[in-house]
Amino acid sequence: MIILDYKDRRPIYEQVIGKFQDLIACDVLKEDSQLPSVRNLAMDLSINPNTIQRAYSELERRGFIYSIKGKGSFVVENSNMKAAKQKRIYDDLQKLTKEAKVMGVTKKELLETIDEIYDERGDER
Amino acid sequence: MIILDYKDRRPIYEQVIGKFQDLIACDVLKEDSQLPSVRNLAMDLSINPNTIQRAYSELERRGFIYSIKGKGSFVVENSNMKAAKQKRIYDDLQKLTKEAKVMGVTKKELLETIDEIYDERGDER
Amino acid sequence: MIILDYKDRRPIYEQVIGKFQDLIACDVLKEDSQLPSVRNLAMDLSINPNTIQRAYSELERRGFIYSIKGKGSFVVENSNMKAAKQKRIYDDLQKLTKEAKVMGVTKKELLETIDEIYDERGDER
Amino acid sequence: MIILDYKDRRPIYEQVIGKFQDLIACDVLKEDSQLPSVRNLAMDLSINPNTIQRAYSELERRGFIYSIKGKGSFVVENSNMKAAKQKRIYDDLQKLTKEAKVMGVTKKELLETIDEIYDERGDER
DNA sequence: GTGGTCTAGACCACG
DNA sequence: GTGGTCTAGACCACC
Repeated sequence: MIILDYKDRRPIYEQVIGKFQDLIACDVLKEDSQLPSVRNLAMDLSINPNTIQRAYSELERRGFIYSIKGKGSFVVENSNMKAAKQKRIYDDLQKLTKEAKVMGVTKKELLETIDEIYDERGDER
Repeated sequence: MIILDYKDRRPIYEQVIGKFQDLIACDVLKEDSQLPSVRNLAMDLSINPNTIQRAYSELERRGFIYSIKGKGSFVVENSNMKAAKQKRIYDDLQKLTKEAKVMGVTKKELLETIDEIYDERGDER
Repeated sequence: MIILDYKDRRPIYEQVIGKFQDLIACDVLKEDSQLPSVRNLAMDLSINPNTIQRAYSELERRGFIYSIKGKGSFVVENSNMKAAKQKRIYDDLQKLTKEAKVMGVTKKELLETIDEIYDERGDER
Repeated sequence: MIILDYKDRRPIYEQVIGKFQDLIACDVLKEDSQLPSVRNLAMDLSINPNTIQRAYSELERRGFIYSIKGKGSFVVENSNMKAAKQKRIYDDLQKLTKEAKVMGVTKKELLETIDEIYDERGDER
């Protein structure tokens, strides 16, 4: 599913990230479908699990996949599993807000950004 | 300069990130001043260099520091920092809000989360 | 005389090499004129002397400058530039041929490789 | 395992290269056996790791050893050694010939240089 | 079994 | 000497 190019000057984990982003973008990996486990993929590619882990972490940070400890990693979907995703959103927002506060971003500015998104096309939920 | 709390449930690298964010925010670490090298700090704290490396990478991603290979890691200039950091926060929040909207999280729920943080200890900025 | 761009993704020593090649090509640095000393230029640019040294070594290897121990580095005369580069090629080839001989590579095999290059597109010089 | 001679006029890294070439040639270092790590050997010899690094790089370039990031450096198998070295010679010669052609060196001149070496002491292989 | 964190230590690019 | 990437193998929390 994934082919590494050792002549490529990019680090391996970046190559892995790129490949998965493409596979997800091209809908080869459908939403909610499970990615190979960290250890399995590492074995298949004959590389270290840590390298895959790093790639998956970054893919999660970039919002392409989500990981559930003890279960696996999955492509982010638009429809179901609201609870899990909403929890992640809540956690991220909490973290982000703390940073914003420290950085002197006013609450008002945050609210404006949120309004921008929620009020697009006039539909306020 | 930094004290780790092994009873803390947060991973070590997050503690390191937090401490440095505070030191920079409180201006104890002035702009452009050099952070301890990855290896030195790891030795001081008796932890693995990789853990420090991970913390520094995240600090760089969050716009607090910048690293030059072969030279060291440095605090971002205050003048640039605020703008750089606020831009990232804005981008992240925008992305997060879009996801939230798609996921059916109400604007009200987001605002509650933000309020929680900003109203801690009664100081609203 | 030289300005570094830290936002440039190329390593510093490559930037230095490039700048000097340009200065020499544009005749801003006349033939036989002396380049700044390794230490001086390093101080001026606030970078490590090793970096300048590396750049100068490469410029010498490429036949643009020549260095005299204890005296300095100088621009190769335009008229000699060709000769200097050819001398380097001659020296390298001599060294390589000796290795080849030791390794049991036949003269015939070497000639075949050379023929390959020289006979490309049928133009034999 | 290796003893440096500071009275020797050759640079240290060349001495290191020479020693290892001998050890490998004499089969003291068996095929696929691991060389000491760059840092360890540097510590043992009380020299800078970069010097060892340089020696190892050159040994790899010459086809005596191979290095795997994060794992170590290893002696090339005897059966592969000859092929590896000949490949390097071929690659180097190809690169050199291209340069020569561009610089206006005639094929005849190259051949003369090769003849010089191969016809030394009347033994032509 | 899965992901997440951490240690120990390696080579590599750069200064 | 400094940051960056990677390997190997460990322990933990979760399911």
